[in-house]
Amino acid sequence: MDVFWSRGYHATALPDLLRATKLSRGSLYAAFGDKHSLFLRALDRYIADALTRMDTELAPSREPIEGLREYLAGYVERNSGANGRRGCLLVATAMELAGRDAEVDRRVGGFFKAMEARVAGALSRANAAGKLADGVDPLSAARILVCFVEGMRVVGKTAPTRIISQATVDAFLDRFIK
Amino acid sequence: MDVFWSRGYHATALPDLLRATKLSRGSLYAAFGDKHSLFLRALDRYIADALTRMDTELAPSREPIEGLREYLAGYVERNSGANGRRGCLLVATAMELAGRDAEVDRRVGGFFKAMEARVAGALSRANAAGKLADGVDPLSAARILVCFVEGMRVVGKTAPTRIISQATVDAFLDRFIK
DNA sequence: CGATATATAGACCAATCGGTCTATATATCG
DNA sequence: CGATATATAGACCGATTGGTCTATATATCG
Repeated sequence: MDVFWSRGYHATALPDLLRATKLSRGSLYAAFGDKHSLFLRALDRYIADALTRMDTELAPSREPIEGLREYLAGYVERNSGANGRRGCLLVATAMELAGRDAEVDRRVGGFFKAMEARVAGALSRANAAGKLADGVDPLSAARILVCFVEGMRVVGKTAPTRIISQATVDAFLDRFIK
Repeated sequence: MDVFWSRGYHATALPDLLRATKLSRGSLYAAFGDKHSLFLRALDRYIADALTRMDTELAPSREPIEGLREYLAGYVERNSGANGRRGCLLVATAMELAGRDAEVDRRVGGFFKAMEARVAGALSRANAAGKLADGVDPLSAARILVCFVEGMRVVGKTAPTRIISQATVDAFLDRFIK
């Protein structure tokens, strides 16, 4: 997963994968079939990791605004310094392969939907608790937030400073909560 | 430019470029040097187009909120249907090459800075006219907006429906203006 | 121990990559 | 017209791509 994450699909060559997996050529093909299948596996793991992380951060048992704060703090962390420059496998994959690879389309589209649903859930709970600013619709706010954080991953590729990122997500959240 | 836009840098092969430019191999290399130089040219043109468009949409002579509305409407348009699936050369380039290509780094970083400055200018003028919601800081709002629109370009690769995009940018703007 | 199954290294393959070069055609112009 | 400059098509180059295959080494196990 790491090597696809760092380099992208096309730019990752077989030797890179052999080095990363410490497998021989034959073993790798016996285990995973081909490069494309291996990539889909890596993507699936990346997605699963992201969703389970969200599930704990935005768990219904928690105070929703606090959960959102932590969720956004995670993005700040992943967006700073070397982490930021490394980028996001999902965003990179969306830009590189979406629209040309049906398997990728399904996974990327599904992830964004799942993410939006989780954020919308947290926002709805915040709304029920009267914590949202007046006139905020949880669902459209969730769509906005998804775009915002994925955009951070793009901009963070070239301007990864933690202080500004943190201030930006704080300012963002302030627009939506009481 | 179009072929890099549609396929990305690595995925664009020489034959693609020959077909797109209607040049022979020799002529292309005589005119542009190599693939990398040609790509940088295409990227420069893409950036220049985007900035001049912003300069007219967000011109100081115009009513700033109206300008921002038109600016965001442009993203809705570019994000819908086939346009959306095609994506954004800048975002794709940022994810594919930033951090591995110094020339690209400069251009992408410079573009985001330039974009942020233009949006911040429009927001400042709106603020001076008393049109911004209470507590909105033009600069950090500009940073948020840049992330938001670039994130739209990412999410739009898989979910390009115009109605939702328009509703989302409307809801977004509503959070920042009076 | 010897027999068998498994994993290894790496030779090998056709296809394609970016890039160069030459021989031919096509303009241009005195 | 003939001479010259330019652009063309496409052969060609070494390197690298994803993928296969075989010969060898290493376990496993009766």
